Amino acid sequence: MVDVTLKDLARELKISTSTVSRALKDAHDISPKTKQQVLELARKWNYQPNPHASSLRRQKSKTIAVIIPEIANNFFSLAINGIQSVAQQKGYHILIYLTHENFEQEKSIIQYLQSGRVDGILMSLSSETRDTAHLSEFKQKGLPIVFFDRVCDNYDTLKVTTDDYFSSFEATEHLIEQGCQKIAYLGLSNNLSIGINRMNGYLDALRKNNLAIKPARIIQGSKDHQKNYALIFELLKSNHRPDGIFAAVEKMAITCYQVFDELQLSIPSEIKLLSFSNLPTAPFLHPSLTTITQPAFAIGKEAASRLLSALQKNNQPLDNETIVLKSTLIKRESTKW
Amino acid sequence: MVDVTLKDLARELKISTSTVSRALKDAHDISPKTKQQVLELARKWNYQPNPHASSLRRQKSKTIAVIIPEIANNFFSLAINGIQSVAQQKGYHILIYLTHENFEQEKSIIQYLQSGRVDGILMSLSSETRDTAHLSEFKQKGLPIVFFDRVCDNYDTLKVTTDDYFSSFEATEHLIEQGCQKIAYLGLSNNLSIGINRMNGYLDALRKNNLAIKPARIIQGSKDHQKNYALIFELLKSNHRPDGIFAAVEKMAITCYQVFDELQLSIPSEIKLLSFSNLPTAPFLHPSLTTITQPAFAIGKEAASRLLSALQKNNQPLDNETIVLKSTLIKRESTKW
DNA sequence: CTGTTAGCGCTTTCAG
DNA sequence: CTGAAAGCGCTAACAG
Repeated sequence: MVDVTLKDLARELKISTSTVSRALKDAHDISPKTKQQVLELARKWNYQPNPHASSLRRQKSKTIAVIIPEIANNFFSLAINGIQSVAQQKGYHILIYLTHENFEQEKSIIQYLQSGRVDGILMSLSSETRDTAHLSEFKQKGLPIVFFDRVCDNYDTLKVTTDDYFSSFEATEHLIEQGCQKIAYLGLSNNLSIGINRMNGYLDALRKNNLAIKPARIIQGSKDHQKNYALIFELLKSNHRPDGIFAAVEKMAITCYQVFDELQLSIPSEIKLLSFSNLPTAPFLHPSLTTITQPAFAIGKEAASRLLSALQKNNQPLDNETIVLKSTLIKRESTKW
Repeated sequence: MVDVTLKDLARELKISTSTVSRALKDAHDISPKTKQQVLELARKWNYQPNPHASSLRRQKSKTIAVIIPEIANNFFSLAINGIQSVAQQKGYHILIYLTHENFEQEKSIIQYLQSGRVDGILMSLSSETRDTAHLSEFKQKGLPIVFFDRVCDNYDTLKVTTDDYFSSFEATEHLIEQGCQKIAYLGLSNNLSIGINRMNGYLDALRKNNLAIKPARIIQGSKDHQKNYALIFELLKSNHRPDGIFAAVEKMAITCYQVFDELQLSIPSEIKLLSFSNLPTAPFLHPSLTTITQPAFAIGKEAASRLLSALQKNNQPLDNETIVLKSTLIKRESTKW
């Protein structure tokens, strides 16, 4: 059986294709009888409208692009989950693009998307992105875009983030309360506001508690895992060895675990590690590990539902507003196991 | 600036649209001069061909669908990563669909995809899928499909899996070598061959070592987390309490951790847990935890590259063949931390 | 080497 | 309530 088209249905029912088309979308000006006939035959023949034809004609595709730095990361996969839940409900399709934290890739994906393939974009910036000129083209085309998590400050549109500054501050204070005096910071190289906010939360917590800020204890990682590993390794062997570590990025925390493993350090007795993490096991796998968990699913959901609502309201422009969702600090002070 | 079309370019250069079209695809029968002019203007005006128009005309979309049960799962997100790496290289786009382990959703997604939206499908079955009749329609339409991980046995096409039977056997034997005598099995309700294979590996290892097979120690979970939790909880409180657990599914292992946490059990001293898992922390986060890690990225890559090769060879049919990649058993016998 | 032409399958005026 | 007709933007066969 080959593809069934509107024409086929029309021919069979001896009516015009436009009538069939209208009947299928339940237009009010079609007689119930015709409607019923059309629907019946369509079901019988398993008619599936060709989305490309429809997209071409209507100049909208019921498709959105999700651009993220990576996918093998629980935060992003949970976010996609949230995005998908609303997309599915509203009948939208999701195209996935990965930048691998690479600015050039980000640029070319965005360039490509000018083509009209998608109606809107959900995006989390790559950590290498400094210059956001490539985004400005969007504005001209009027392609709506919503940023989530790693947002773009100087672009007027809707953004969905978490309370990065506050949770980092709280996290660092928690380590201090646990008796840590020499707290290291692990981040990802930071042009992005998200990194700046987290770092500031950390710094301010140290300041407030009159603890010295040692640049040697501040590590800005990159996408180069080997390098990150080496940096952390060095830190732990140096005389700036921390008694607590605040990892502002899950990836860095994982690398950190690996170093601990290599050095056969015991956690948490020797060094307390507190990290942003959305690993399902994070809160309990390693006992006494305190974690900041972001509401990843909710972020995805919020971002998607804002975007799709705007699309459905005839491309209503998005407010230049930042929606801040709260992370939770899951405290584990004692070793249960 | 509004969308630039072929027509715009043609008008500006005073040539026909077909010439422009051919120049852009570097056809051999266009004069270098024209080509160059066209290319230049296209770049200058940032021309992006409309993919819907092209898909409609060519009846192929350079897009594939990836249908998976869930995405917040390291195996699948790593697999997508692999898929994306080859898709990107070959200029294909990826649509993501989630079934949430729900047979009905799986069916309707598949039904929808008959529409010609995609050129091919990569799929991992939902755990609820028993009846595979809904897949048979694909055959008729000739939409190529490659299964990965959770494959469909009675469908003639290419499948990419891991050595589930063998690695489960090996894993169970490893627990036995560690002194476990009463080993429980945690799986997901199993209609799928993948579950059967893993279970058989477990059973055969017990048989080979003359250990009793207790149905009470075999738990088949479902997508209902609460229920799974309760089942595991019951088992640990019952007089069938195991001294070792083989979790054939990461999700069940995670639930298991939660129960341990609730019961304040110490691992591994009280109960040894060995699990299929692709969590980045799995091999070392919980010391002495032995893990089976699947080559998720490679599976995605293999599946995608087979599918895309077939597509590019003018929809060459896929062999009815199963490609088996090896999992690795990461043994951790001693507690380092 | 280039232009003309005829659609791909659908939506949407506009007439009736 | 229904049909005719135009066209979304691109491609490909054919003619020159």
